[in-house]
Amino acid sequence: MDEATFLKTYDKSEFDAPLISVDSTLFTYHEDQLKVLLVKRSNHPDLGLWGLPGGFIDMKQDKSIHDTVLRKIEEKTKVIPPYVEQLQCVGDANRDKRGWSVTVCFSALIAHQDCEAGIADVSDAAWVSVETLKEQTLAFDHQAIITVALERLRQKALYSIVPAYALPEQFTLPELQQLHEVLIGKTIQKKSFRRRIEQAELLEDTGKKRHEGGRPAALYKMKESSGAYTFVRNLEG
Amino acid sequence: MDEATFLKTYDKSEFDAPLISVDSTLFTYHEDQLKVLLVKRSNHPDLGLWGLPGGFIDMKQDKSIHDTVLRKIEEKTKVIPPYVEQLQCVGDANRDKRGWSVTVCFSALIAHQDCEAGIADVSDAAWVSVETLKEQTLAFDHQAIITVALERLRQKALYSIVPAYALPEQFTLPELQQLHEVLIGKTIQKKSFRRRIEQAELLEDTGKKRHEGGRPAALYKMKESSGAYTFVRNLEG
DNA sequence: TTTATTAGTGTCAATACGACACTTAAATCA
DNA sequence: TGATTTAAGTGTCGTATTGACACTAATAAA
Repeated sequence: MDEATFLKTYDKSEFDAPLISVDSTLFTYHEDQLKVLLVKRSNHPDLGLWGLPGGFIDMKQDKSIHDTVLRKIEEKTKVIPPYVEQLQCVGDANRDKRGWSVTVCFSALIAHQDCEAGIADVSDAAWVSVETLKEQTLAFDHQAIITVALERLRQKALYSIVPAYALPEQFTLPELQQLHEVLIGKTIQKKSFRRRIEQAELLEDTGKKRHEGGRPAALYKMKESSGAYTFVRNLEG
Repeated sequence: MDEATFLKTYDKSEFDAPLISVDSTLFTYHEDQLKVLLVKRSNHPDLGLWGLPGGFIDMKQDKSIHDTVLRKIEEKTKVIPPYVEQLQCVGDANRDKRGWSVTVCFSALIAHQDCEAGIADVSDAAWVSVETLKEQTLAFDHQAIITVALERLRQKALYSIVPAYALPEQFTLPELQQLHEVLIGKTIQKKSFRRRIEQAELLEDTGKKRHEGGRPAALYKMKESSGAYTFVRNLEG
């Protein structure tokens, strides 16, 4: 049999396949806290529990998994985050009560102000501080997925400025440093932090200043592809 | 309807789902070359082309995706590699002619001698040098997957000694350095390479020596969890 | 015994971070 | 107006780690 004939007669519904979904850990930084977007499940199983935004691949709408993720995030927030990264894939016989299930997990970052409007009015979506979250019971294995996402983001805070995508487009260096400090869980030397960012030329000075308390802080924005930059040396973990 | 009733009446075969498979890029180091295990496809589509070892999840045999990967690798090599890491998940409507398809990709390392017996006699599996491989046409998007796996391994060569899992259990430091140099694509300062490994206490001296040419080289083996160690500073990329 | 070959070390310069005191620019208040 | 407070941003030295490269060490072969 040649390939064309094979494909014509191939019926994949003959094969029993696992459920396959995507789940996104969407982070933001607001009020000095790292927060994750949770949604309340409106269907069985785990109905009523809070969990990560996600869902099944729609083979008609989605040309790729990436499409699925963006679609699912947009459904909840009305916007597309500036940073989306594939995290890991989890799949086994027991993680979902419906049966063998695989989920492709993503980590994403967005400025709080950029999606505030999208979720403010809905009672089934909420930003939850990662501290609060620890004591909550979440749907499926979403607690474990968030732990992995958080650990990955923590690592990135040590050797990149990827966390900046959780801030508004324009931000100050003290803001970015605070975010990194929250992630790393300890203070960073101001000088070290600024020095490396300056040397790598990762940020662009907008010329604007933010006045708040003492001396005004310069407002910066990310340069193109600064998110991909990695320092050769880590900050102290 | 409560959850128990929901689950009882839930029939997942009602939902059309993508094909889902796993694929592994199994690396080894042999004759001063980095090589990848390829297998010749014995089924449509892409019958006769070389591709990565992998296949569909068997929900009866496999309790998790990890089980699937190990099972598929063992089928081809008769052994389980000492290092297996999940790489990324690729899924879209066009990568497989049979339809919407998702594959979970893994990267694995093994000593050439440890699986030589398993694949020597079969004509449908072969170690191919990554250099040779560049000009080959592989099944599906396997060429692209290998590129990603290789890039990831290159990065690891800069900040870890993970590549050591592509060597026999006992190896010399010059051997490991050569492997890293092949990966990074440039020479490494002998002193720098040795110093950092010694300082981090990643290797155990077996007391044995390997004689070959000049002065005998000390034989080392990995310590428990040395694979998880990351240096705070990268070697020059 | 000399030479070639490969393993392994000593040492200094360069680089980047940590620590911390210092200066600068604004707001507030006397 | 000038002193005080607050937060931003800089100067500088010490320390740790890599790069460079010459040196010593151990073995085989001539």
